[in-house]
Amino acid sequence: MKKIIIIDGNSLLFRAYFATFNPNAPLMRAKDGTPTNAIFAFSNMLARIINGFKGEERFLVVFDTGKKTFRHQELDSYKANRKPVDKELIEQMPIARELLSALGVYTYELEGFEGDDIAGTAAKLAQSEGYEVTIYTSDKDFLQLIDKHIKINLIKKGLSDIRVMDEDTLFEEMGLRPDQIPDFKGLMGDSSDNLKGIPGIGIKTAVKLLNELDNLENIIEAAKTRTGKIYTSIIENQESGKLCKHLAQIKTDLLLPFNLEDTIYYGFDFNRLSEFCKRYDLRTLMNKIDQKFIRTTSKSTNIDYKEVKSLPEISDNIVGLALNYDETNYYDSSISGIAISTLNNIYYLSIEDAKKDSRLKSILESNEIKKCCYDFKANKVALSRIGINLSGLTFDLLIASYMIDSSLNNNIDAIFNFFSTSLTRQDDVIDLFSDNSKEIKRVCEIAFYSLHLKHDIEKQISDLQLFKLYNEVELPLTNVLAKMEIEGFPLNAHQLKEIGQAFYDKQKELENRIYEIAGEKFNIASPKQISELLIRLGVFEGDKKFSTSIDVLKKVAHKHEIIPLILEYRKYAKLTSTYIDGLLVHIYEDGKLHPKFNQAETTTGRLSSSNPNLQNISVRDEEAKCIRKAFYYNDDYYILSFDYSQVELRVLAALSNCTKLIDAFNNDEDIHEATARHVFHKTEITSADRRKAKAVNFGIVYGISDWGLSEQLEISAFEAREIIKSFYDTYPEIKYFMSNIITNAEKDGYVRTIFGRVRYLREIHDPNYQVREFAKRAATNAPIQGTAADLIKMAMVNIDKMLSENKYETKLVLQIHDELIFKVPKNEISIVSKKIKNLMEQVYPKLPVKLKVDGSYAKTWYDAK
DNA sequence: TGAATCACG
DNA sequence: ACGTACGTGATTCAT
Repeated sequence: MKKIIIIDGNSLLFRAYFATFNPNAPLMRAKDGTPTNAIFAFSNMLARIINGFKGEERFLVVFDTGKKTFRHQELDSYKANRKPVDKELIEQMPIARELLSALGVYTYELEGFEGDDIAGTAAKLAQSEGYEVTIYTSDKDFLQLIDKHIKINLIKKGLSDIRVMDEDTLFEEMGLRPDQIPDFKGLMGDSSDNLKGIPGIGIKTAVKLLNELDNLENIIEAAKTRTGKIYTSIIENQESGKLCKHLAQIKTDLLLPFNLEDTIYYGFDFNRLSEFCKRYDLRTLMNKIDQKFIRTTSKSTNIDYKEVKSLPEISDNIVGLALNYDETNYYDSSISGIAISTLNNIYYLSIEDAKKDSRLKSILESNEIKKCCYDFKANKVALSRIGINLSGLTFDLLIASYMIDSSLNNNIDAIFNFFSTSLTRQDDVIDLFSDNSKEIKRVCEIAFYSLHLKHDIEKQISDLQLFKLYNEVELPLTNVLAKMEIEGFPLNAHQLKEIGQAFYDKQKELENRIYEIAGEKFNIASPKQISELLIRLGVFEGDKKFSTSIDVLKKVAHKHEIIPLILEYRKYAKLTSTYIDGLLVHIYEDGKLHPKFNQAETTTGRLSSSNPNLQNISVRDEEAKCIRKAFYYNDDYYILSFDYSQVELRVLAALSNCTKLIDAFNNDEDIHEATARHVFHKTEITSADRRKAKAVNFGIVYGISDWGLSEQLEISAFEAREIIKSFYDTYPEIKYFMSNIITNAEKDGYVRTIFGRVRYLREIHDPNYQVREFAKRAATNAPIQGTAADLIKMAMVNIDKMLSENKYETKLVLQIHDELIFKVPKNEISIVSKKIKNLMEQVYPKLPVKLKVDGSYAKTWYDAK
């Protein structure tokens, strides 16, 4: 069945405005100050609707013109008591029309009438032509339009909260037919439209009368023969009632100057929407709307590339580069072709031809011919598998976009979109039955635009004062990480299986004991079934689902002997699945893992690791830590591990310029003990005091709450509150820093690390309290975590440089946030250790607090700690 | 595909 | 009165 969607534009804009309006916070605005909150929420809604389109739906948005309508002519006081609309909302009305135009959505408004009348006319017309009609509005008057093939999607406060109303649901809810809605309003009046209706009649009476007598006219007629206060009022106010009914009636007989066929949605113009988003600083819309609705692509329509057997001579000293390969698993994916773009030409070589082309190889390996790409690291790692050492990075689109906004989706299509450039879509590429010309075109586009976007994007990075961090830390780091990924980290499969066997045995034994105690077999890995079991055993009371997470179970562990067994079972299940089986599948023929280090993933600037994640190998639990015994080199090498001691707390001390904390660090004091002394006003510190102080020190970095601390330490919220108060009294600069950073985040919408790295916190103005509070904690944490990440990244770049300049065989192999792991030939261990430690500690001597590095080396990772 | 859980800093 | 510590990735269950 043909479909048409009709949107009541004014009504949704109102909702959008108030859904994102918070009287205690500044309104969301574009850079030039134009308010954009309603547009933001409105566009999200539209994107959701459009993303649901299957074929060529008819799509119409109607508006009021804002001028007087026929209803004003019939009643002077119509809507006269409405309080004036906020000027910030009025300002956004024309922008909403711009948005719809950029989205390619058909809109209509007509002087003298309201949007309702256009919608009503279009809906009835569409139904008569055999359409299924859906109207989005938050105005209940629209309910009168409900019909066999017309339903109303009533938008509630939340905007995403939609109630679908049809004949049945309307009757269930109000006890009325759609056509009785105007009669109902005639009786009730409508204070928002300044219609008084018939005084003395409320919802119940109105419905009762209509159920009995069907319509207003019958009711008036009947009132003449009846007695009672209500009927007297009906007679006295019958003209008012009739007028109200008439005004509430939505017109369905306007003459519309368009056909329904004119409203077919054909998608949006990429350039126009992209420019719109830029102009109003709406960063996320391009990512939210499904790219399949792009009508015309922008810059990538006329890419002219040549498929060649060998590369012609190239005089350029800068090129764009892209590989045809599987981006998600580039370490072992095979490359099917290579695209090289100069300023004026794009060449594509199949991999067979590329491998034979010595000119290509020398270009790729040259440090003088600069490379622009999307994800240089992936390119370098993939090319290393065919014996090419990619060098000469000068521009990386992935890293650049991460610098500009670390919260962006880091997938290639989203990033190209963000920079107003659209690629031939991946979906089109995966088609077994078509030739691979689209695939080749896409790769050529990536090469071409990587080169051509460089100038503009570097300018954006400079404008954000991020060029130094980008160019001197992130770009060189890309090269370092590529080398780490290529090098890998050894894991002895045999050894690991042996360690794992013990875990399997224990897991099995626990499983049996649990079944025995429970008296039945069930899935211990299912939280739902565990929750049900514990209810059955009387541990939990009630019938809802309970969390069975470790903290919850620990608290109730004494209530039943099965609980400790479940916890123990979980430990071994985790070890076997994630750390034995999970790691084994990642071991390559060289006996190594080749984890991916994601450089454009976290919002704070940290790295992450995946396939496998080597940043979360067990260490806290002694038994689980034994897994680390399986990580080792042959007898010629040591594993060397260095970690920054208390970096985040040191960074906090530096950021806040907290003298007491800085002094404690610079005097090499035990920092938790020092905090305990100050906070608890004692000279003799017990281990319990130190433990509490340690939890506070950690908690502060995360944006502590009394509740959180009390949970962590299992103390009362009151005691936690006292401790926090005392902490802030001890270190007043930290308190000042925290409130200051939040104020900045509220003012600017972002926070920065010492080195300028930006983290946006748009949620800091969110109307939802929880979301807002979360943003505040993130705002205080991001500069701390981010600065620590900046520091270790700088150290990594410096260390890599030192190692290669001295031609040491030592290699950096892992980074675990505040820790670096190296493969070190035995003969280099003493000199290299000294140099690395020094480079780490001296990475940024300007910092007012000194950095301390601990570490050790051994044969296995287990012992190097 | 998302929620729950748990490993790390 | 409200819900509640920051940043990740992998596995499993359940929809």
